[in-house]
Amino acid sequence: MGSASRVVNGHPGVRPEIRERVRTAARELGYRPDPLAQGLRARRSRLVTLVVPDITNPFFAELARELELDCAARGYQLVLRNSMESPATEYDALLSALDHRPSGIVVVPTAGTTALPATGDVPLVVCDRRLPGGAAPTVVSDNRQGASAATAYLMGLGHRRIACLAGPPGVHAADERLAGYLALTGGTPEGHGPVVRGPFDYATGQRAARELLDLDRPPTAILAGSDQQAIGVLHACLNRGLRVPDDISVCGFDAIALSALTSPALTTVRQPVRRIAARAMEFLLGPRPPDPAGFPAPAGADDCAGAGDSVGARDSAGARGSTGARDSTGAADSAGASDSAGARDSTVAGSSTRAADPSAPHSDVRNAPAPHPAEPDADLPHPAAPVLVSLPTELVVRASCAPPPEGTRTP
Amino acid sequence: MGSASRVVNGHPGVRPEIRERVRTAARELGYRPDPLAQGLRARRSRLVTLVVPDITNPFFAELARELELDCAARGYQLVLRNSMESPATEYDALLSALDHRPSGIVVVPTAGTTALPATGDVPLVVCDRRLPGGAAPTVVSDNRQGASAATAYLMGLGHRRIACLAGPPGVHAADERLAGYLALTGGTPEGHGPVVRGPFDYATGQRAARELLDLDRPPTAILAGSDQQAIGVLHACLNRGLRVPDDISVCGFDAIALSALTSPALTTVRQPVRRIAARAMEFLLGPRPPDPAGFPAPAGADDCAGAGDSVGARDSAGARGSTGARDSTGAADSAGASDSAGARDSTVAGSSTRAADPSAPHSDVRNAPAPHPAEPDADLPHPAAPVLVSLPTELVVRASCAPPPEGTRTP
DNA sequence: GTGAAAGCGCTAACAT
DNA sequence: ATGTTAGCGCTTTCAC
Repeated sequence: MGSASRVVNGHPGVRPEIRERVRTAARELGYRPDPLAQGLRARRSRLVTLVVPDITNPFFAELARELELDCAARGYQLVLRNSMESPATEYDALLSALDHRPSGIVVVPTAGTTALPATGDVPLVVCDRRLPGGAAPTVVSDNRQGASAATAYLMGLGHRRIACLAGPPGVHAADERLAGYLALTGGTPEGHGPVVRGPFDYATGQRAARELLDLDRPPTAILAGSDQQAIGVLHACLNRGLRVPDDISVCGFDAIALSALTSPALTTVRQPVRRIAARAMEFLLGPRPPDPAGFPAPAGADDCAGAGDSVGARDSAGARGSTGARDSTGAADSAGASDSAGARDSTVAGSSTRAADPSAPHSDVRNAPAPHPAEPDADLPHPAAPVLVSLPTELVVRASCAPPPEGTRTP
Repeated sequence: MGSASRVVNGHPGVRPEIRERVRTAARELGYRPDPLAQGLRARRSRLVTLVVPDITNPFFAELARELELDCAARGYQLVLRNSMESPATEYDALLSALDHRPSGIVVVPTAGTTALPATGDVPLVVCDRRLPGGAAPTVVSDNRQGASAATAYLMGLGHRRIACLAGPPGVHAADERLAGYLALTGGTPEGHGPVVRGPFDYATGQRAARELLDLDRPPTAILAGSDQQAIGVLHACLNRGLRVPDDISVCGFDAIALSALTSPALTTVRQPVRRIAARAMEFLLGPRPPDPAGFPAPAGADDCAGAGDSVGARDSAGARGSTGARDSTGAADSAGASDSAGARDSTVAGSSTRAADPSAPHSDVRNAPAPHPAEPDADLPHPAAPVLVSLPTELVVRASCAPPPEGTRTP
C-alpha cells in the first residue's frame, strides 16, 4: 500500500514492475484517490483559491477562466471568492480559504487592502493590482508602459489636448496608467490635458465624458482607464452627437471581449490575461506539467488509460524530483518579465530562477520585506524568488482613434 | 471531545453549561475546525461546485457571484468550473468535482449535454438551461413568458414586423424564448417575422442585424435572444445610420449590467438571477440559515460571538431533520413557479412539496442504479420533489423601443 | 525498494 | 447527556 501511494504520487524509486502492477489494479478497480484524505494527510488540498473584488467584472472573469483552465489541466480545482471591494470581506475570505489548506491563493486585492493575513506555508500571489509595500509576490501587466504606448499613439496622431480618465486613486493599476500618461504629456509644451479619476465602470465613463466635453476647450482625445469607462465615454460622446473618431478619439484599456464589438471598435491596450494567469499558476504550483502523478490528475478514469499506457518511461526523470527538472520555465519567463522593461524604472523584478522544490520557494517570499537585500550567490537552489513580475501589454489599434479634427500637426 | 464536536456542529442535546465551556475554549484557543478532516469523516466537504459553459459570459458571472455570496454566508466555498461548452469537459469536471464530495453541485449544462454522471448522494441542480428529459432538478426562469412579454410590449407599440434573433437551437432557454415569441406572433394576420438563430454573443447580434436589415422589408423591431446579441444589433443598426429607437426598436434579454448603459439604454427582460441562485442553493443546502454550527460558519472568530449566542433555540425544529421544516420555502416558491404559468403549458413544475431530508430526494431523481427499486414507505419524506422550478421574469422598459416609424397602428 | 505501522483532525457509534 | 472508541483514506516515517 505504501508503494501504491508512491506510484499514485509519482514518487521515484519504485520498481517498474510494481508500478505497472499498481497502475493496472487501479485502472481495473476504477480507483480514484480521495482528495480529502490526501489533503488531510498531506496537509494540502488540491485547491487553488481566487479572490477577486467582483467576478462580474469582465476582466476578472477572464482571469478566472484562465486560471480555472490551468487548474483543471493540472488536476486542481479553483475556488472562487468575491470580496466585493471590501477589505474585511476579503480578509475573511482569505481566512476561510486558508482553512481548506489550498495549494495556492491568487488574490486581486481591493483598493483598500493594506495587508493580507499570514498564509502560513500556503503560497500566495497578488494579481493585477499591487499591494502597498510589495508585501507579496505579484504579477501584473505593465500598466505604465501600456498607457504610455496609448498616449504616444494618440500624440503621434497629432493630438495635443488629450484627457486622461484614470481609475480610482490608490488602485495601483490606475495610478500606473496615469503615470504612463503623464510621463509623456507632462513634458509637452502644452502640458498634460485634464485628468479625471473614478471607478473603472461604465457609469464613470459617461459621467466623466460629459464633464470633459463641457470644458471650454474640450480634449480631442480621451484616454480611459478601462474599456468599461471607454465604452461609457463612447456612448456619452455619441449621445452628444459627436462622431468617434472623427470629432474625438477614445482609447480604452484591457481589451475585454466587448471592446472589439462596440461601434466604432475600441482602440485599447491589451492585458496579457492568459500570461498573467499562467505566471501566477506557475508561481504557485510550479511549471506547467507538474504531472504530479502517473494519472490522478486527468479526471476521467478513461483518458488516463490512453495516457497511462505508454507512460512508463516518461517519468524516469521523476516529474518532481529535487533536481532542476523545471528550469525550462525559468528561462522562458525571465525573458517575459524583462522585455516589459521598455517602460522606465518602474516594476520589473528580480528575474527568473526559481528553486526546484515547490514547497520551499514561497515560504520566504511572503510577508518578508526582502529576505536578503542582495543575493550574490546564485546557482540553482538560491532562495531569490521574483517578487514582482510585470508583463508587457500590447496596443490594439482599432477604429476609435484618428487624427484630431482641426488637422494634424506634425511636430 | 465528543461534546465538542456536537457543539461545533450545533447538534442538540448538549447541556448549555458544557456548550458554553466549549465555545469559550474554542474562542480562546482560536480554534478553527479543519474542513478536510470534517469532510473525510463526514464524507462531505463544505464545497459547492458550479459548472458553467464560460464564466466570461456576464450572465453566468452574475450567477456565480450570487451563488458565491450565498455560499459564503453559509460558510461554504464555491468551486468554479468552465465546461467551455464541451460536454466531455463538463463531464470530467463533474467527475473530479465529485471526488471532493461537495455538498452540492450547480450546473448550467452545455448545449450538447445529454446526461450527467451519477452523483451518488451529492445533490445536483441544473440552472438556467434544461436537460432533455428533465433528468435532474432544475431551476430556470420562465423564458417563454419573458419573451412573450417582450413581444407583447412590442406589438402593443404597434410593431407588426418583429424579427426574432434567437439563441442556438437545442439550448432550452433559446428555444423557449423563441416559443414565447412565436406564441404571440404566429397567430397574427401578418404571421411572425423573420427568425434568425445563433450563439448568444455580440458578434452574432451584429451579423444577424445586418442580415435582417438587408431584407426587402426589414423588420421594425428586433427581439434578441440575449443582451449581448442585442448590443450587437444595436451597434449594427447604429453603424447603418439607423436611429434606435426612432427607426428601429431593439429588445434584449437578461438585463445584464451593461444593458442599462448602452445608448440608448436597452429595453430587456430581467432574469431573476438572485432568486435563481437562492433557489438553487436552497435546494442543495436547505433553507437559508442552516447555520450548521454555532460558529464555524462565520469566518472571523469575531462575529461568531454575536450570532452564536442566541442561536440555541433556532434548530429546535432541526434545520435538516426528517420533518417538513422547509416547506416554508416550498410554499413561497411554488407560487413563484406557478404565476409564471401565464405562458402556456410550458415549463412549470410539480409544484412545491419537497422531501425534507436533503440526502434522500435527489437519489431517485437521477438515473441511478437505484439502491432500492421502490420505496413504498413514505411518511413525510415522500419522494415527490419538484423537478422543475420556473421563476418569473420581468420586462425592463428602457429607451431602445418605440412605436414603428411609419406611424402606430392601433389594433 | 518495499511492507508495516502510525496517525492527519474529526465525527458517529458506542457505552456509560 | 457525556466520555470513549473506532476509524474515514491516505501519506509517511520506519524498519527491513
